[in-house]
Amino acid sequence: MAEYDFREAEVRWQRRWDEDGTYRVDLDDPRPPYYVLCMYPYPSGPAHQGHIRNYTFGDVLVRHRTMQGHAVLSPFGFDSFGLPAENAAIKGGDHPRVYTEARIAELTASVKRLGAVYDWRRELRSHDPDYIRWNQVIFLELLRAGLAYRAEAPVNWCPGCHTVLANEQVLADGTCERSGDVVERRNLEQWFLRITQYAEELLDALDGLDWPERVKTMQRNWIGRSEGAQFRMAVSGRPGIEIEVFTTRPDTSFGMTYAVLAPEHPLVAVLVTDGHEDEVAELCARAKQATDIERQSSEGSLEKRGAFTGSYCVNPFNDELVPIYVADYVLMGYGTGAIMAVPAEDERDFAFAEAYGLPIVRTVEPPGGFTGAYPGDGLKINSGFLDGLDVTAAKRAAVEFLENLGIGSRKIHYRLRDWLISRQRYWGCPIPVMYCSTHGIVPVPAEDLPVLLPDDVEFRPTGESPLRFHEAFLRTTCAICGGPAVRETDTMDTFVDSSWYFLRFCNPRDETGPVDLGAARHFMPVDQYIGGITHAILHLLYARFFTRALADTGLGPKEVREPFSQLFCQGMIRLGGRAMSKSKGNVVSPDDYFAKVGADALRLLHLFIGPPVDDVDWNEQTEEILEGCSRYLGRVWRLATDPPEQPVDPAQDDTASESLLLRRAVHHTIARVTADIERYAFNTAVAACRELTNTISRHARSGTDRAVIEESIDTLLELLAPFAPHLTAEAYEFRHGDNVHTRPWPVADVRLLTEQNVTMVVQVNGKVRDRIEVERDISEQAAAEAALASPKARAALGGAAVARTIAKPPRLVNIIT
RNA sequence: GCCCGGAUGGCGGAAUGGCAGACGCGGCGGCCUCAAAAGCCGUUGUCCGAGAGGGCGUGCGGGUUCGAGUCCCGCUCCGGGCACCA
Repeated sequence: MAEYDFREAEVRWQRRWDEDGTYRVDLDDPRPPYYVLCMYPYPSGPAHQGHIRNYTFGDVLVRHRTMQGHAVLSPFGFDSFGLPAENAAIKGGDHPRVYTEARIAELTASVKRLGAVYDWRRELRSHDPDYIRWNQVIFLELLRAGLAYRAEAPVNWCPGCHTVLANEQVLADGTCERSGDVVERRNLEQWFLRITQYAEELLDALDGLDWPERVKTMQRNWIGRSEGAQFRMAVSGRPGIEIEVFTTRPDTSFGMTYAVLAPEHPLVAVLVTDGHEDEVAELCARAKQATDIERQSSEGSLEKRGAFTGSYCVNPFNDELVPIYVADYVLMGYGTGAIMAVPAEDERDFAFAEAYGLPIVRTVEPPGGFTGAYPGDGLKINSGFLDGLDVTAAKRAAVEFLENLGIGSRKIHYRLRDWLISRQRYWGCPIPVMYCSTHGIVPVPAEDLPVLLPDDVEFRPTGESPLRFHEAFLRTTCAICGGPAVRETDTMDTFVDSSWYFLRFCNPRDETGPVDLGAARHFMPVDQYIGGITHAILHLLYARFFTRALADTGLGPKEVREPFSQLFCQGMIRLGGRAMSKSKGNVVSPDDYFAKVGADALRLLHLFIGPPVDDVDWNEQTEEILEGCSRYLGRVWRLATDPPEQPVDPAQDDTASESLLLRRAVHHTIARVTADIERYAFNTAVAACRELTNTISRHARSGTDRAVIEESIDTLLELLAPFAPHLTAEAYEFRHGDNVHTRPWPVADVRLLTEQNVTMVVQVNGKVRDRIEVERDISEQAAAEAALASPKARAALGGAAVARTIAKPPRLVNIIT
């Protein structure tokens, strides 16, 4: 047989997989459905190694599950709205659509060269008019359901670019990634989605997900549930005016020595008294203009900035007056924007109290020698009716007290904020509303959808959205009164697009709604979702929210509330110690490797180089390992198509026992590879295949029964098929004229997994001294006797008396002196 | 600061509390060849030893156990996430 020509064979097999329908599935497929999905990519050009790694893992699962008899849904699409395309246009390049579609073509080509199989009939792109239409239908439904709303919010504004930036575009030093200008906070009218309505459910449901613990922890922190009490306090001498505070430590209320309002709190202006205006105004002004970065910097947490309003409120627990301060360490966006300050039990309050000379009253006695805030448990002191209770009991009693007074209650707050989806950008899905001077916000009627982006636009070097200057787009008529109206020029955050595409994939050409309920019921949830850890919070949280919002509005199946049953996050590729990414310009293009060693070798590299969850450092050794993978595939090819000459006259006795040994090795390998794929240990699965290859080669050179060798080679090709799909397909076809990818996945014969004789380790005082062959079902006593009979063990004992033996047959016996 | 991960040969990495280093990369030796490439075979933790063999070895210090890379306690270093959220 000729040498394997991967250049020719890979192209041929890829065309065949595209045409033969093996990886197309439909609703009437009798096989059980299984949904494998890799996070759909932003099309940035030809695939980089991170994509290759992601799609290789996904493809292994698709092919493996297909061989196991599932109807595997494996769709592919593009997250094709986004900033780089628009930035390219601003720099004088092509129109974002032209640019994006060129990048999609490039990425599609590399994905196909990898030999990853998809049901391409289902391809979708978020910039397609069809997807835009359903995106807009969803938005309007969320608006109708009260889950979308418009409100004023502080945003990141870049004065150089004349636009709002996404958080990701603001660098760590608070400057714009593109212009380098210092980003400002501005209050603008923005669209929000009410994700906070689902905070509790999003948090609670995490427990039942088969996701990496790390990701679940990050989501829990992000949602940030905190349980406490909320209550109102009267302001001294100001009847009718109260401040409301939230605390997680109502048990410490007797230690309240002051109260604090956030600078943005509406009562600040009301409560400030003569002589305090200037100081308070200055503080508020400074807080307002400070960037988030400045306000939250670690240095800022040490020097707390505040001012006294001149007013006092009444602590309802002991009727004492406490001064009301304004301080920038209290945030308007959390809780009530006002706190009771207990310096003795809160570090931040402690720092502020020290800086401003405020009293500190402990309500829990800290351990001896302890100075500073003590947030730990202990019995209450200085706390009136709470004295002597522990923290938990005191919390309960304090809430009860507030409830009896009718001024407060138990309350749960979440750190999670509503999702701001407005982007002052062109290349995104238009928000389908208009503004009428008489009717205000008017949704675009369903029959007028989609609202598409006009193509004839001018990209300004300032970065201002071209939609704001496009008269034909801007001017419209009110859907209610027919009077003049202007369209919303903001577009949606691209995370909106990616929050439901996995539902659309179930039937992407459905004309009746965004999600085909029947198809979604059939395929959802995604059984196996694969992507980078970078999306641990945003995308994965938004998708969970959307799935619920669609279920509740009837746009999605109501029983599908979680989108992804199992999540796998693969490690990053690093080059020179940094994440490999196109924006950092440190990429190693897979295209060169496709040409040099072929797709199968590159796939094998990613599978074999280490645990899939771990990061990979791309260096000289990586290339050498790739060479090794390429060599290995050559060995498999030769073994399968041109096996070595055997000795002419093998001894019959040997042949029988050698055959059994080989068959045992084959079935052990089947068991290992199957289990390893299921636990994402692709590196050890490949290692097991390589071990088997070595074993078969050894047998092939000796006199082992030819039929057993051939059978072993077939199984090896089947086990390798998900990893190296082209070469195994070619070899299998050569051998049998059959398609390895439609073969059933091999099943290990348990009778061959349990061996009659095993090697038992003999230890003396925990050190291995001998290895002896024993029967698998040897008794404890017989094992111990065999161990004591070992000459090597006896030598190690050197005549010392045996105190006892620990026998764990048939693996090990430990002799203790 | 808080919360997670991690640390094993020269390197990437294997090891349900039971043979540490599977499988590779690199190195070394050999076969093939006029020669080279490719390919094939062998060897490769470390120290002592001619050898047989033995000592030591999973970041550091303790502990549990007949037995610890694995479990527990206390550190060191590295990586990541969160970071005034009351």
